[in-house]
Amino acid sequence: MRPLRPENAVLSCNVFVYNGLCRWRDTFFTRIDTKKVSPKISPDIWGKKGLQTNKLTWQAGSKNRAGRWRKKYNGKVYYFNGGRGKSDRNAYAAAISEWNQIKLRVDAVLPRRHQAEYDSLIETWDRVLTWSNRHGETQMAQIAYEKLIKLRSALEAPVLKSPKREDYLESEFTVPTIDLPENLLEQTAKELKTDNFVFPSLSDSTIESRKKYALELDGSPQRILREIWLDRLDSVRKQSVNSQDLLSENIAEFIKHKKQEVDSNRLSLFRFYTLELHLSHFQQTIDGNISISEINTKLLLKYQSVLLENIKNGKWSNTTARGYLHSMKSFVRWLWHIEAIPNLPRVLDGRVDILSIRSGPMNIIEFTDDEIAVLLNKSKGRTKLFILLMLNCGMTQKDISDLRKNEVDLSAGRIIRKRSKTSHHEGVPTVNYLLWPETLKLLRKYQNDSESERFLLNNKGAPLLSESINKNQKYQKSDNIKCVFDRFRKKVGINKPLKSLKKTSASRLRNNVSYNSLVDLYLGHAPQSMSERHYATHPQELFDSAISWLAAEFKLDPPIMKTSSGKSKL
DNA sequence: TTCCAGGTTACGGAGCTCTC
DNA sequence: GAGAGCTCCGTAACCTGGAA
Repeated sequence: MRPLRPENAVLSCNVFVYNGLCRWRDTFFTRIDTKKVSPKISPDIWGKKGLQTNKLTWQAGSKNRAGRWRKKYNGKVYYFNGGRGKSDRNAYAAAISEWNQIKLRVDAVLPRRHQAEYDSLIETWDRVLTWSNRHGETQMAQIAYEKLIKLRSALEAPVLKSPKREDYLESEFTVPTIDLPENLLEQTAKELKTDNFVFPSLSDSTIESRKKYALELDGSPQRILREIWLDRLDSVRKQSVNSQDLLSENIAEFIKHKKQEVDSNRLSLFRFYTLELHLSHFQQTIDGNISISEINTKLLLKYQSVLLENIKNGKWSNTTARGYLHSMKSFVRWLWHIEAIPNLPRVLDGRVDILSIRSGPMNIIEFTDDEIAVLLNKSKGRTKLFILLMLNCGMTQKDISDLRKNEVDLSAGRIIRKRSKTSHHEGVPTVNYLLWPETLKLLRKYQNDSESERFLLNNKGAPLLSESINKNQKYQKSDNIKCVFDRFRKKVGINKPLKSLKKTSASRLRNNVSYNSLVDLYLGHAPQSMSERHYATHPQELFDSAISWLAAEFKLDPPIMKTSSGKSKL
């Protein structure tokens, strides 16, 4: 039999020969389906802006009836007390509060539109990810991972839009749709008649029967691939993992363990938050539904390659990817320590340098003389104090916020303390900073008179920098000093970060042959060499002299230093 | 001395809130 | 309504101690 190739069809659609029969891919039927089930996004019930802000509509009163606030939601109208009128803020606030409570109740009872579709899609792509990870299908794993991120992100939107065609697994196996002539079937049948071929009549068929018929005939690579994947997903569903062995369960257990460390002050809140963030990424990338028994070198290297890909794409720096890798390694080691896994993957052996990401080059930014002059001449009040403390004492926001009353000696003009960040380390020095006259003057002016141990507080009497876990169990922090400096630097047109102030002072000392040995002391770092660690004492007079020299470098008045006999000298 | 593990703090952009 | 101010949160940078 010679190939059956209608000329006008072979170039424009998917007619091909399979097992000696003329086959049609389901493209034609797909087009019919597309028309019937429109992927159009459902209309927003009451507008994006309204939904986001929960604003209410004022309904004016008439005759003896007072005005009131109104909200229409999911087709139902709710009314709230209007108080003394539209300008009654208290009544509006009460109405908003009441509406929020009603909305919570309504939303809890009514599932969101399209929620079920999203749940099903996420479940499907989850299984695709599981299968792909288990069998080394990196390309499909990447697709599944990206689909999951997209779908989960869409779920967080206030209004859930209808999933798109490409969100479905089937879209991966569908041949692109093309335009076919209206009378294609008739034309083809006519041409085939010349070869005594009887084309089946579809005139009385339905869309469903055509689709079924097409599927029965369809032996296309796409169809075969789709069937293979449906089989694979089915096998994933059948392989049930004991919940105690699930990766997700063990990560949750690890996080719980770390939370206990936070509660007992053995771990900072932010470190806890970081671990949670990193392991959540690990779980989503690798798939939380695998068993921890499947954690092996190959799997860990696969995760590393995802991180390296993020560096390559410019999405992350080496430092960030390195942090994610370290958190994952820490978790796997913990699994081994608690004997949840019998063996530690060999790449986690300290002598092996395979599973690691190195930090990138450091980017040191310093202020120029002109910029320092602008900062010091145009700033005033608290802003100037913060800038001076950073230049004078190499402080960061955290150091300024943590500065205690017993660490400041106003009469001697000194701050004597360990850096906040490293204060719990034994090797870190307690540094005695001589204060410049301007720094001292502003410290006196802004010192906190309340009972709080902190020397400086914000306008509300709270710490200048704070961190906490909010009611939604989310980590949050507030940094007044950064905010103050950001506003100021925008005003004066300087675009360098706050920490560069400290770096600028350190750099000036490093470039001075008389003082370059004092840089670590100025920064409050632990001595690095053996001789510094064990034999040397802090050369206080030399250090005072260095701090005075720094004042001159920045065109500031030098401090008055007192000699050992108590006499003052410049 | 170098590198890694485990940890802390700073930066910056997006989006929300407040104020005029 | 516009702009200033503030909050949130993920990324980047940096630090110490210890092992090899």
